Amino acid sequence: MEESTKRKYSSLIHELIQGKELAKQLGNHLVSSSPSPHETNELLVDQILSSYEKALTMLNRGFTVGEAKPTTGTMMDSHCSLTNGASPKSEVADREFEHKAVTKKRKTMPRWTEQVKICSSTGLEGSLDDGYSWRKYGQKDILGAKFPRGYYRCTHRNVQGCLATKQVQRSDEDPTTIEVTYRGRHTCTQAKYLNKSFPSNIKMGLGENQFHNDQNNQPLHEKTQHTPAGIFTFETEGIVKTEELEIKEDILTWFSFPSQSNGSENEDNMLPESTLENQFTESFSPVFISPATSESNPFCLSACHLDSTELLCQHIQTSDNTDITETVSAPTSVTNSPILDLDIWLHKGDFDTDFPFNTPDFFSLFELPCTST
DNA sequence: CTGATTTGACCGGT
DNA sequence: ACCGGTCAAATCAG
Repeated sequence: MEESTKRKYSSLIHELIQGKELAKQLGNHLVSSSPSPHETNELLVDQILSSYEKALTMLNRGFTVGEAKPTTGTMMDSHCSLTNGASPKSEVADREFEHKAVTKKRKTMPRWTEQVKICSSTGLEGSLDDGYSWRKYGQKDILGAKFPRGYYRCTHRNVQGCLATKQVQRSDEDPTTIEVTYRGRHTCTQAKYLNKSFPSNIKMGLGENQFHNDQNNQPLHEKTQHTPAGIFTFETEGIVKTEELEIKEDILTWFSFPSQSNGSENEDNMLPESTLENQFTESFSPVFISPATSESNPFCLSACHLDSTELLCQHIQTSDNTDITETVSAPTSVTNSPILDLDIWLHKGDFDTDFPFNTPDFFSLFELPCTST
């Protein structure tokens, strides 16, 4: 008990240090004679915001955030098995162990379902694009279900070890409704976001209690689907969760954390990146950030909480991970106004030129209420 | 040629 | 034994 509190505390410290380091880094970029690309700076900003947000979140919630008991543990386990491979008895044994760890990990992964209504009756569930690229790895007829269930996993699974998966099944009652069950969160970097959904100037909406969606595979409500190779295009009539969201912490995986690489870190902070990340990603309630019109007006974003009831039909299946429920239902200040117009962010200061780090404005961003529009 | 999909086999949990 | 989930060889598509 004492120990875990200590760990959480050091996580908090770590976040703050990280934020500081990142801010420093950004500062260097800004004054540097060799100008770094805008995107880099923006990503840094996002990371900074993310760090502080996490820290605040932890404070606000009395450290409950990083507590995803089973998930954190299993994540670490699996990563140990993957990276350290402690004692290489035999490759087979290793693989077995790894497999078990992964299986265990999957079991404890957060899981939630969404019901997506599609306009086009020709829409094949598999191509439902939620902003991530998925690869189908199986299909199964499910007992009592009219339609087979499709199994998808993150395309970058092999390369980046992203274990996010989803199951897609057409509803029995209403064939135009597709039930998508997500499992696990993306730990990968989806280039798509770099190129498309992360137009410059996009800023994350951070409510005071908002947990951004760390690489959550919250589906994006998209006008056009751009699934692999653009198999086809159709409109989603209404996603349950109408908001398109964005995965802020994808950004976090794009860069290594400076503070992690410097040897002076507290041991508790010397977590592998993914572990550190998962500490949050596994337990955070996702936030949906949505470009209102992803392409035409990338600056008009909105964010909302997954937790709230406003997200029609959206429900979380916690399965065996009760933390999710807890986390999801916890946020208070935002529940009444899940939509956060990120235009606010843009008006708060010109991120491109003069980011107001030392102005009250900057810090007030953390307290941004979710102003419904 | 490379990467995605299909589909029967396999595996683990109940 | 059954069922849901995953694997992997064969096949397809760009």
